[in-house]
Amino acid sequence: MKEMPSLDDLMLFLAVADNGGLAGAARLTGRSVPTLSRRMQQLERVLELVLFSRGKQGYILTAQGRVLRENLSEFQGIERDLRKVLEHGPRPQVRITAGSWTALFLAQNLPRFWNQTCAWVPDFMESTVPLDIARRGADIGLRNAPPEQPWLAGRRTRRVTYAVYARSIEVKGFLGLSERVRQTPSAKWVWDTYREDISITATNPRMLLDLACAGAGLVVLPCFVGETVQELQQIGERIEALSHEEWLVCHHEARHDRVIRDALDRLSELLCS
Amino acid sequence: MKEMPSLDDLMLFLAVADNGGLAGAARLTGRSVPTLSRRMQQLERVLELVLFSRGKQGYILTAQGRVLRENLSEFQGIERDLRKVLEHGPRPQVRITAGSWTALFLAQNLPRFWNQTCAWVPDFMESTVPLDIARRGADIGLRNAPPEQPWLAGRRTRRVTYAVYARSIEVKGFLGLSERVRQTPSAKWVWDTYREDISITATNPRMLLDLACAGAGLVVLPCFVGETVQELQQIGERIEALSHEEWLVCHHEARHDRVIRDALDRLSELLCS
DNA sequence: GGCATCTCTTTCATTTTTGAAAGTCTTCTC
DNA sequence: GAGAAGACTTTCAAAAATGAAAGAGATGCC
Repeated sequence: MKEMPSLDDLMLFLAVADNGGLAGAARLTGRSVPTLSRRMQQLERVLELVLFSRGKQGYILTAQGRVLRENLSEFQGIERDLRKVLEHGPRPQVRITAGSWTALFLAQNLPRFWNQTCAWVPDFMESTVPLDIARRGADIGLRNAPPEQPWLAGRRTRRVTYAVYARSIEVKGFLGLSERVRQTPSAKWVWDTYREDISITATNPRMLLDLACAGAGLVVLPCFVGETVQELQQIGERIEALSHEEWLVCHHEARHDRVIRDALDRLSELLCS
Repeated sequence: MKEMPSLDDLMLFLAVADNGGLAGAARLTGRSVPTLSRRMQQLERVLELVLFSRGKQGYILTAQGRVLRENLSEFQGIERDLRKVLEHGPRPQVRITAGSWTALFLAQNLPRFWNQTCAWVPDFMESTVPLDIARRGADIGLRNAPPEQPWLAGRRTRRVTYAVYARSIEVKGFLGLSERVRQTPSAKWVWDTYREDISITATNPRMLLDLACAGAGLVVLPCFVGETVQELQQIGERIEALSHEEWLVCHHEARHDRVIRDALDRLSELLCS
């Protein structure tokens, strides 16, 4: 055997073999009898085997043909499997990256932008560098600034403001991120502003929130987070220096993807409300 | 999804998806870039899905495209499996039917007409009505007469003669086939000729031989069987009334099957020697 | 900024594939 | 035994698929 036969020709072979002739197979496959005749001849030429004996009573498998037929049995179910996959396959995932606080907000407000009837399923990804979207490792990102790269499309959503929160006004000492993970503007600002007051640190922003709830210290949070936490109360004014817009970012091409467009619209509606 | 996509198109889809573009896939599949471009468009049209976002940087899977790619993973191995099957698949079987005695003869003389280097494997089938070959339920038959149907080809081989055999000349009483299975000329002849002497009967011809070897009675056997059984000796003359030619029969079309032709030639050589 | 290179699409002449119709042969039916 | 019905193949004109070349846009390198 020099080259691979066409998979389509093999499917036709199965039809012919199982129907004992071209006529039945033609009806079954929607192709014409002459076409099947030629395709079977071609298949035999490619495989360098004689698959049928062509009596005037019809096509009958040769010994070699029977072997091929036998080996293709499992192959036969493929068409049905494929149909099932295409009709009832899992919903496409839309990969969403966000910072810790926005991710928390999305988690808590999931029903407001997604439900079981959606044609897609969210896949929340660990937020890392902006390259994620540019390199198509993610579909949608939530950022604190518009994208710089021209091939990324940005949509401005809500304005995010920050404030200091604590379990009570008696609480003293700030909670801060460990040095290695101190990369966000708010984390840097806390460090720069309250360095002397920072006692406990953690490597995970979510941990800071849990600590604050336990009364372990003061924490700087976006208001959209702080306001929803029962255990915490806002301490002092909002921090204007940290205020920023929130941006919904995706690859320019991806906006034409029906599924991603829907996810974008729903996220946008949530964040702008 | 209205209609099934071509399996070939799906293979091309896998190539494009995994290479992140048409150029690489073209190199891999041997088709030209424009062809792949059109086939992917057609696939999307048939599936009614948008599988790729076509940026100027290349083809990138959409959310829907990723789902299809995922579901086709197992499908991917098929090409390799198929190649293996086609190259190292089992040898074709040649289905041979014969009467009990001839079957026994073939079994005992297997090395004389078949060995591991043959391109085919014998499949000895229970001998039933002549329709077996006409309806292609078997490939080669050994018969005691030339075929009557014009679409069966016959080849005369050896002349078969019969005689009475027993463990010793002292043995009395004939062994015969039970009435229901008494269909062969020799079985009928024994019944007609020695009815009064028949004591033990069996439904299986092979059983008669075993009984005779045990000294249970006289049995009528083809000489080609009787002569090879150590325990038995010929009693009296050959029975001319039962003498007949042995015919190698196959479907007329099947003679053009390379594999069956080889089997025919080898059997013929054995039976004519 | 400019030039080379990469991507995919479009165009177009050529090749291939297709199916209706006609042809051939066999089998079935009366 | 003639006619009808069935099988497959051949013929041939129309339709579809193909790939080289050209076009268009993005990227990368210097």
